Amino acid sequence: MIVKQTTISEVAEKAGVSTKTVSRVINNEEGVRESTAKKVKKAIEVLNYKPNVFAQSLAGGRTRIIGLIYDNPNPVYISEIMDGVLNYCHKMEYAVIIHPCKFEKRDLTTVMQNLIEKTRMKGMILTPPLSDSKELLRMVSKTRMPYTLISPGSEKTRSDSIITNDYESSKEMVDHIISNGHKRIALIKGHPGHMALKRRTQGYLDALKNSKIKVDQSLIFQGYNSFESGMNCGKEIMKMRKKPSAIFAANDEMASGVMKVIMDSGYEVPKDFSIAGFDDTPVSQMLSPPLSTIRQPLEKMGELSAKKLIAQLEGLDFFENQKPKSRLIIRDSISQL
Amino acid sequence: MIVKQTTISEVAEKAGVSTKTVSRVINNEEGVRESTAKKVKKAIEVLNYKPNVFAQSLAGGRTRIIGLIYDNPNPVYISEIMDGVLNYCHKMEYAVIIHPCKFEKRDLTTVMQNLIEKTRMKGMILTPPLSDSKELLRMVSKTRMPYTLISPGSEKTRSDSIITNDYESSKEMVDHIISNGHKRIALIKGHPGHMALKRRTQGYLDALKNSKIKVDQSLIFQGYNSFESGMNCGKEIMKMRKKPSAIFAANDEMASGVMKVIMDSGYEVPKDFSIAGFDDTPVSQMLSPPLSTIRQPLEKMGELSAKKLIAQLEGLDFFENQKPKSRLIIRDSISQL
DNA sequence: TTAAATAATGACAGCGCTGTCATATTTGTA
DNA sequence: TACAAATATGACAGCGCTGTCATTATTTAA
Repeated sequence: MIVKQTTISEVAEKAGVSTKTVSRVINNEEGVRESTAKKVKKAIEVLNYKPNVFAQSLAGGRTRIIGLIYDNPNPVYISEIMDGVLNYCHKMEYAVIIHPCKFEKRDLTTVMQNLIEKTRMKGMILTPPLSDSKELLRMVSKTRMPYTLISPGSEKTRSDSIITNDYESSKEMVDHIISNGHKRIALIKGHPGHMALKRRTQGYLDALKNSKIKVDQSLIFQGYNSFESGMNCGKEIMKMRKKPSAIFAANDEMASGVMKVIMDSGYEVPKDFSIAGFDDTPVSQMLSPPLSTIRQPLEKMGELSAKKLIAQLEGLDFFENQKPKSRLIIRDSISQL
Repeated sequence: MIVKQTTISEVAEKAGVSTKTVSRVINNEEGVRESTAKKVKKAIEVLNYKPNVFAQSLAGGRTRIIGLIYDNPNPVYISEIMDGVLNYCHKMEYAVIIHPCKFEKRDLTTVMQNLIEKTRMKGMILTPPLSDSKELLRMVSKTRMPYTLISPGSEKTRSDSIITNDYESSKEMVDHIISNGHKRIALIKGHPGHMALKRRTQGYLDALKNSKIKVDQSLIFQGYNSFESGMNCGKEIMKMRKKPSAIFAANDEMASGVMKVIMDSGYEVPKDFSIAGFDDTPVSQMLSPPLSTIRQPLEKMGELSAKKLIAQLEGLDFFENQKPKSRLIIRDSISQL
């Protein structure tokens, strides 16, 4: 950029006011006469003036920078969240530092601390499973920096968290399976470190309970979120004498895994086994048959997390109590028994 | 952050030198005695001093900020590129402004111009199909801002582009199909606006030519990169009297689409039709059968693009002439005829 | 040993903005 | 109309750093 940028004093001169007044207009401070503001705005417009964020930060101490931190990213998940965050922040003229942690598991808190100090970020959005890292949260709290959590495992700290009704929708999905006549429904649980996925387990459990179906522990399998782990669970299921007629996996990846094993074993979906997943990743509709699953409003959640955070930073109130809703996407992987 | 950050003058005092000398040490300027530098570094260490980037930018005019701009994102593609870019930039202490354009197709250049001016970014990485937008490139050139292009359609401007051998590997893939005895090989072309995918078409064409197989225009279908468009092409293929025995799609999305149609039509893959894709997206291994495809070294490409850009910004030379290589991933979707 | 050349360091202004506080202007009140 | 109160505006320092250029220390050459 060889081009010289217009400065606040040029605007001030053009508008015939002091720089401070221009500053006031830029920052929407009160106490500026309507007519003056108009003059200033005009000058800003004419000169195509853009405040220098570095000078603003230096002088005012306020920096409009927040961090979006994630780990173990499912690219699709992250990119939707990111879209929501970036779009909102862009509108609000906030910069977003995006930081995947996968490179530096070792001493996460130290690295984060450095990141915070270096970038001077003023707030932080944490995605799962980071949103459950006690250690990290403790460190962040210590800096007194505001943060919002996306889908943390516990709902205790409601005020700084964005959650969806994944418990309810899991339950709804299992209800739907049950209403199709299934009684022996297997569950592929998510990674034990991902607290958020535990709610999905709970949804499964409660749906069975409501329908007076006894929970059979031999039908519950521990997955680890990956396609592979889904395959492993699928293989175990194939080995059972008394197999389930339906399988609910805590994410699409794992659902795809068991589905693959089922088909490779010569069975058909949904004829021999019904399957449901969670997340509505692009795979789910590409499979044959396409997978019934649950779609979380990820982009919305990203947006809300940014909104909540920025509201906090600017000392504003943040209402909007309704949680963004997940919804069932029923496709062809569940049969009527 | 209520915590006061240490400033350069505190470091200077502690080290018993002037702030300017500390500044020199921070910026690796020459002309500082070894012993002095050591003292200063020690003080920096002890005080845990982190230079204030805003002050640096304001005073020096240099800002270590680059933009990563993308459009029409395949999340998986972008996230791998991003990993490479972010990781390298983080190491080099550069900040990255990530900007998806999907929200503002309208007047892209105006929006980008504003973005550049507001954020004061000093360089730009453009992913396809943006890397082919003549209009955008013209605007960026006008600002004299350095940029690097990922996978642009034309290889003319080699020096500012990061490309992989996708032409060669497409050819290789088609060769592989041919070597399995296939003669009637269909092609699903990529979106006509994506110049990069044209190289894949060329690879197909040249492979046929090399093997003296006449190009049959009725076997070439126009896809638009999406799963849906793949399905549409698949449907057309299913309607043909004289069907191909193999199908090469310019990306996995479309390959999945035709595969789905094939299977829904009661045929089997690879028994009745062989299929190959491009990109090695996660889907490709989840399908049954898993898809033979081509993997681009996206993360590496991201890294290189950042490296090249930053080298340019710092006035360094950038060698490393070898292009990062794509490679065939042969799975089970191609049969021996 | 001394002067000239070179290398290392420092003083200080100023980058573009905002905070503080003083000053000017307008409004309301008697 | 005069004066206090309220409102609007401005002067100026200083945020933390780097660029410029002057100054001081060290080395080299004679």
